[in-house]
Amino acid sequence: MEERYEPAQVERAAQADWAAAGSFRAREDAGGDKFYCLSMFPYPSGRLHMGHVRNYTIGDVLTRFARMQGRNVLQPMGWDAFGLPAENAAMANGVAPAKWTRDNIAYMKKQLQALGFALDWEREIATCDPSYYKWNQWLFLRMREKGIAYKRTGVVNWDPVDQTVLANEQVIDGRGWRTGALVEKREIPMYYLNITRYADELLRDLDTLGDWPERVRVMQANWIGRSEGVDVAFPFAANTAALMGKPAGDASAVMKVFTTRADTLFGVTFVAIAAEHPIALAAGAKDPSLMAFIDECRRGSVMEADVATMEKKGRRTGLHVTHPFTGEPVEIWVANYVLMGYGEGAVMGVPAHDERDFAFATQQGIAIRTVVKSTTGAYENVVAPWIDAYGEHGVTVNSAEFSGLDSKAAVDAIAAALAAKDLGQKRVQFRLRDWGISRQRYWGCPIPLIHCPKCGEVAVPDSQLPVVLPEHLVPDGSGNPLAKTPSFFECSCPQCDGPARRETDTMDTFVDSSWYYARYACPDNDAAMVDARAKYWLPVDQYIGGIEHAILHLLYSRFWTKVMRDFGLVDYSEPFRSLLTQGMVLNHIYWQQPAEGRRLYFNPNDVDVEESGGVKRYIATRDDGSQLEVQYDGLGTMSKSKNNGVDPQSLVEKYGADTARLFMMFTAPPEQSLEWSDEGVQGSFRFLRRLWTAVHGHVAMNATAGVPPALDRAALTPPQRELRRAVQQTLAKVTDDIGRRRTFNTAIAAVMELLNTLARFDDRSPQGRAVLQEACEVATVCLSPMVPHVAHALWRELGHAGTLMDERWPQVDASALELTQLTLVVQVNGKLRGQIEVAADAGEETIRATALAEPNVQKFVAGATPRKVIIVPRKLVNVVV
RNA sequence: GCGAAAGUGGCGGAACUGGUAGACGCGCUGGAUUUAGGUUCCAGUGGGCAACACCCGUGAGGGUUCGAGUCCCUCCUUUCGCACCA
Repeated sequence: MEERYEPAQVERAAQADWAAAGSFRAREDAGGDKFYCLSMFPYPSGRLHMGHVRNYTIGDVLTRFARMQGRNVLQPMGWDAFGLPAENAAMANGVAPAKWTRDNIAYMKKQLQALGFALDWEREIATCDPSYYKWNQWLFLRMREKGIAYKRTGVVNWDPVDQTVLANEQVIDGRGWRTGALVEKREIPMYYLNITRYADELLRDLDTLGDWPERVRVMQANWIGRSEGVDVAFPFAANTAALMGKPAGDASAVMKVFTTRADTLFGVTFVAIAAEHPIALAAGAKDPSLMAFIDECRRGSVMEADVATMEKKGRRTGLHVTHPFTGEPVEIWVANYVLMGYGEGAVMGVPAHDERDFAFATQQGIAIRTVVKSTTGAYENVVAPWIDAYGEHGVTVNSAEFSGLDSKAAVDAIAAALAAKDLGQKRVQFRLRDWGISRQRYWGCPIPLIHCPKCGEVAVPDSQLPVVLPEHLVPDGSGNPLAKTPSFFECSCPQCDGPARRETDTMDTFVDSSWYYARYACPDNDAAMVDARAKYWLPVDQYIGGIEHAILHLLYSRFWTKVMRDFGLVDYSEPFRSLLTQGMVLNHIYWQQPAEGRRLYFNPNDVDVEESGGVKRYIATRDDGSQLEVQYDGLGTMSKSKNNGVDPQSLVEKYGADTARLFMMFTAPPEQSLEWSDEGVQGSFRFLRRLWTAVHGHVAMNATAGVPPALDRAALTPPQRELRRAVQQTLAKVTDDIGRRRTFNTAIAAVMELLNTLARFDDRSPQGRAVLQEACEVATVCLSPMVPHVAHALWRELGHAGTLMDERWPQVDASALELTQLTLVVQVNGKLRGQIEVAADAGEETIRATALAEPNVQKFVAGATPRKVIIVPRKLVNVVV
């Protein structure tokens, strides 16, 4: 055995052994309990980042652990290969997105293999392969037949200079990222998937996902946002009816709003409509200053965070609707915080009982009318001078015949009265909106439709699928290259054979990632989306990925799965049985603002901290060797834009894959964010070297003293029994930490403790070495899911002919854990005052007497009679005086 | 702005069901080895204090309890998401 730990050599040998044995290949017929462990596939950005290393190490630990527990495992890998970065790279370097993407995949695959992940590469998929995205197109057409996929207009960010649609990411402070032009909102036709049809089920089935983090389920539930409320129709007043060309009193001459607080209907003092609302546009056509305001509202991005934090602005229209009960006129306002895309694009304004309405009314001088009072008297400030809205439930006041009801009863009564007048009814509304999947972009899955001047919109026949994306185009930032490529869009109509135009929009990449998990079961099937093999493997038993995907990706995937089920393709309703959301990998952020242009970010590797007189200065060294002082901006997610990433490649080259994996697993529990630390990496490497040295010492001793005999449990000396106890305790803890708690950091800490104990054990007797042999084996096995290469090598050195990953995970010897003496902690009035030793089977009276006899306890009891003595079995005694 | 989570030594974290706060690692201090630096090994390391006694201590403030890092209320800070980044 080598005396020194040489990771490069150890890892090369282990990987060669695994490759030769085909250890990572998954088979359907292997029998046993299947375990499908899936990590979210990467976007092939060029190189792995630390988030990937963390994600895939977690998956690999769980996979290897499950395999050693006798489960038949599948751990596949693929590529989320369509998307915007490939187009950006193309613009920057003039390389076609296809080539850039495939080169990246080849490089990153090598990196993953070097990290020793037990991935079944025979099932590799890339979403940019026609053999994959064909099935996106196929299922899209099935959805279209059922009306789940449909067409309507949607609002996008529009760059008026480049004449192109911008992603939210490409809008910086309301301006286009390349042109700097003020971004506008624009309505364009798009295809939508009717996810709201599944809203109820998506919400309900969250209850079946017991192995998902509570916070993800809560976030999804809030995102879906089921609310019970009332549709209220406000009839047009004469001026509005005239403007809109509808006879007053006509059923269509109403403004519809949705409210969850119909009990506050008598508090309505205005209604607010979106700038794009038909009434706003009609009024604006006759009022230039109003039109200018509408145009102002149209500027800016469509992002909700922007809209919500924007200063609330509004303009009165001079138009009115009438209150459905009092008949009073209520003025219509155009407001920038009302969005056309939500509900009816109009809301009723109740300043007394809604925070936002209150702010708007106060600012605009609109009347405030209290119609709900607190029942507890907790909030009596419901008359002028107004301080705040009262948004809680209570009892109605000032509400004509509906006064004096509690809020819930008032909602019911008002809804019933509205229904009787045909001016409203109860309705369940979801916050969730339908999923717009059209992208005016090149590097994505083509939407398989054809526009024929005669036949209209026609589906591409199944026999002509896939509609293949041409791979040679290089985008230039102005519009969609597909729309400028006649060889792609010129086609003939499948119905009339006349000249027609192919749809040039592509699909949202969330479509690709919504079902890739299923395709791993049968990546080679050209005749069906999924086949019988899917029945064996699916659904996924364990899914692992970043917390940032807690809502969108996971919700879309759940939806897509339910659609596949309804088409009879799969027989389960939820794609991921258990979910582990890993935290982000963080590093320090340093920046400097040049005289002009954007902030420059500096990699923490190039920044030194100088401290003098308690003041820290941060000095960055540039490529050319020059230095400058930079600003420190705290910790943030590793990202290209903040230039604070650490390349896993350098880490693997310097310390080996095992050290990289160990550091990732040891530094933080998987669900928490993880702070990068160079020193921590060195510590992990140091530990592996100590482990190697310890095993080497033991093996060397055996070489001179002979192979240790079998353990004779009955013949152990007390120190030998102590070490065995520590060994079995460690095994029990690690098994529980990996298998149940998934706290790999504490599992590793337990083995570190064992190694510390081991170092103090110096007993060369045959039984001593037998105990030591077991200790070395348990330490090796316990660490093997985290650091498989070094464990593979040590297992051989410990005298085993077989491959460690084919071994069974050992059972804990419970008899070794038994204790005859216990140490109990004694408190007086809850404060720690001493410790006592008692027999493990001591009765309460003995414990009580021993505790009270403890000198320091007596000092604090000071002759007083204990009022109470609380005994927590095997742990603690608390004397209350 | 809205939804969610997290705040514990100089740092990353541990304390799993309300029961010894700080396991394990990093860093630091001292010692041994080394020509030196590095490495390795040993010891120490929350603050106060002469002290192993004792007092204080888990973002801030309040509460429940024999006992609170853990439960409840208010507040502060940070991170994630907000529908076209993936």
